[in-house]
Amino acid sequence: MRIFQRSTGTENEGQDLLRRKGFMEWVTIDHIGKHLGEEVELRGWLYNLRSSGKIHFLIIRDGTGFIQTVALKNELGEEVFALAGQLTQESSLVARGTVRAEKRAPGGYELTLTDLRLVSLSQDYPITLKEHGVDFLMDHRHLWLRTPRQQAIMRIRAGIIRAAQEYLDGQGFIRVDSPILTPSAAEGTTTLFETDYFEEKAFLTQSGQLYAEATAMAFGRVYTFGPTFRAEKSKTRRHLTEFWMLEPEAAFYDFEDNLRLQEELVSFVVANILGKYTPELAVLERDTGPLKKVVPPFPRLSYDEALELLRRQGREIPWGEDFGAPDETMIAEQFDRPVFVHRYPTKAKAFYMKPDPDRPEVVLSDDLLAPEGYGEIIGGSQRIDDLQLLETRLREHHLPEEAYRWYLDLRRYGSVPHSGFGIGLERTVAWICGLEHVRETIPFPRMLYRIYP
RNA sequence: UCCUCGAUAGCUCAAUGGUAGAGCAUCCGGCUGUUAACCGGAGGGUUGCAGGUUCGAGCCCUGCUCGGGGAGCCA
Repeated sequence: MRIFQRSTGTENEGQDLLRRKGFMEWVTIDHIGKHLGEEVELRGWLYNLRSSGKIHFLIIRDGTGFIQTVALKNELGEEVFALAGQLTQESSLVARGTVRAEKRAPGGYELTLTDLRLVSLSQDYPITLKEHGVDFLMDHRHLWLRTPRQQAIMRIRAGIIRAAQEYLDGQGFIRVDSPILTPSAAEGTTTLFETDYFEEKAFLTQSGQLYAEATAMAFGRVYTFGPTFRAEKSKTRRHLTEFWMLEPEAAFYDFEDNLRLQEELVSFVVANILGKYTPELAVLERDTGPLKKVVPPFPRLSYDEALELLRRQGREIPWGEDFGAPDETMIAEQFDRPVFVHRYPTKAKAFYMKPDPDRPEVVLSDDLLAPEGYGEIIGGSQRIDDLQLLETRLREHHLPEEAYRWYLDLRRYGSVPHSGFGIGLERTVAWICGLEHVRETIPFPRMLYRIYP
């Protein structure tokens, strides 16, 4: 039998080649500190211009940061100095200048301009430095992304994705993605976006989980990461119709293993962001105090205990009913870190969740509720590994067995106990960044009645 | 789908049922250390749409359209 063997390649060969050939001869603002006293070239856009007549201050951004530059007539000459004074917001430009440390400049560094070239003049840029309303900003999302606040959020979003993958990869997980076009509903409960697939019906996935279960049986520990779609008419600060979900799935992980993986993943990500994104968190004016408390173990509350907690707060919920958003907020408020609510009533949950062997009326499921009112960021469970029980559940949920034939195969050919969960990226970003609304956590949000730009 | 709030200049907002204004942006002028710079001047309006009440409607009433955030559902 032949099995494959991995070999390690050389890193960054391509990048070194590019540098040797003389590419990247300009400098990016994030590395400006390495060039103190040198004359460098920047390529970017004008963020703002302030002038006192004989001296102009040009704030330039290049995507990696913002820096103040100074235009003086005796350095630039009459013509270029005049050009500097006529630049408009978001005009693209190439600037040369000498890097100085400067306490009076935002950012600590400043460039004394020695040359300036206009690439393209921007006219009547709509987003000013003053306040704007939500509707206006959403209609100009393609430009809104240029502002410091949105850049901070997108950087942290990228950091969260990277940290999460770094953690999972370190635990022996491999990214194996699930399809986005699917033939049937994963859970058959929520509304799906329907599309025409060569005269057949197809749906945009609402979860990659079922496929992740298949790949977990192939690779052991996997995660799928991609967009998911819900055609729900939800209009709240926590909902998007298109959002990204990271879904780890692991063979031989039981319920306890699953909870541990969740709290360690979340803690790793938060610590990573706190360590690497201090400037971005500062731009967002995020109070990092609550984030510093996010370390394992997270408090765990059974559904029954949560029900009792709510009852003491004056909320009477009959056993078997799921919690609403205000209930979750009430529960999360009692703790200073994310809290697990586990073992929900079987009837309220998805068909594939494994019943607790000691109490079949509840399933081995969990929700992770983020603190500070951010609500549910994770839903997970141990999955049913018994073929007969899974078949029964499909029937109880009126799901077509034919569509799930491949899924049942996973229990037919070497079934093992396995668990997994889905973590909603945008809600996680909103929580870590301390945002009011998930619409700012994704470059181009898709929401109820909003698909432009 | 339901509940609730809103729509006035390019933007953010004012305007007791009685001549629609301000700040920013734009254009012109001034200023060598500005920090959403500042100072002076100019242009800029079918008050979301349709009807109604009234001597008179941005304002009151009805319907519609669009949007905000909340419920349900979920990450």
